[in-house]
Amino acid sequence: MKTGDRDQGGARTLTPQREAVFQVIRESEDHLTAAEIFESARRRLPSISYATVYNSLKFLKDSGLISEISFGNGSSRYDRETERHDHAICTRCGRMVDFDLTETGGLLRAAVRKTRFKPESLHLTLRGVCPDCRE
Amino acid sequence: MKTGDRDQGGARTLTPQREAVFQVIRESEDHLTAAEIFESARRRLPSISYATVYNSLKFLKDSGLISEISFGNGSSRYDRETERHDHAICTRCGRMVDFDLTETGGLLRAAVRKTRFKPESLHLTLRGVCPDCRE
DNA sequence: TCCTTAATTTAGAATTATTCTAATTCCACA
DNA sequence: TGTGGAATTAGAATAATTCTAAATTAAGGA
Repeated sequence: MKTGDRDQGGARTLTPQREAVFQVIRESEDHLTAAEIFESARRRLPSISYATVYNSLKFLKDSGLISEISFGNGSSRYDRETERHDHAICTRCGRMVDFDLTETGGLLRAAVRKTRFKPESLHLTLRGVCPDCRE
Repeated sequence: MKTGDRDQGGARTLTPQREAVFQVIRESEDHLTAAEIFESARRRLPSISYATVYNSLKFLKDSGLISEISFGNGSSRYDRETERHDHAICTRCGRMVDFDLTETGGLLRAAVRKTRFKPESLHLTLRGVCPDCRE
């Protein structure tokens, strides 16, 4: 690239592989694991490799198009929702549901007061039993 | 075991190995990983194996003597604090600090209202830069 | 005391999730 | 046309954790 920072053909391109990964995440209600994404992406693009899925996930995350969430139990999951939000996790079936607690300003201030951290994000996790699992 | 449920010699014993693991966690300010715990426990009990550390951690967790915390980035950590509390994670150095937001009753109710989950726990995570890392 | 039994520990193999490596392909542009 | 950087690929490597099978331990009963 000579002078400007137009970036076609060079870095930052949304290649077919990256787009396939993006579509998979975008079209799913759930929070998929890398393995699930690989499976679905492969249906669109049979030659896609595992490494490319991971590369694409990193690319999409850095571009702010998706977000990554992970709690201890196992593997990271990927979320089409990139705005601040919270998660509820069912301790029976493992399902993860998005929700949003809007009145978090005061919470954040309280957390900062106690920790003296320069805040970047605040995130709530509710663990419990989802409506489906209590029959 | 004939009739009663006295359980010496059978299940649930605090063996020397389990006790060593417990002491390591109890005496640390930080939230240690399994690898760190293995290293320290080995100093007390040179013959202890990795699997026993994991078994002991599970035993101690089930007994409510320690708690496990884990966020995406890498391995689980173990905490001597078992009461409800929250965590702040430094995005520069990775340090994890405990704090406690006391006014969580209303929060929990709001989260339950939105998700319809039968709640078991609510946990906050603050990400940001710790006091040490901003010089 | 000796035997039986169940719990526990051990070492190492297996598994799972993720990252790394090196070779290959792709494509804009000189 | 050919050069170079970016991206993709397959498979190896790594890291964390779990599993397996054999050995050890300790209590309680014959």
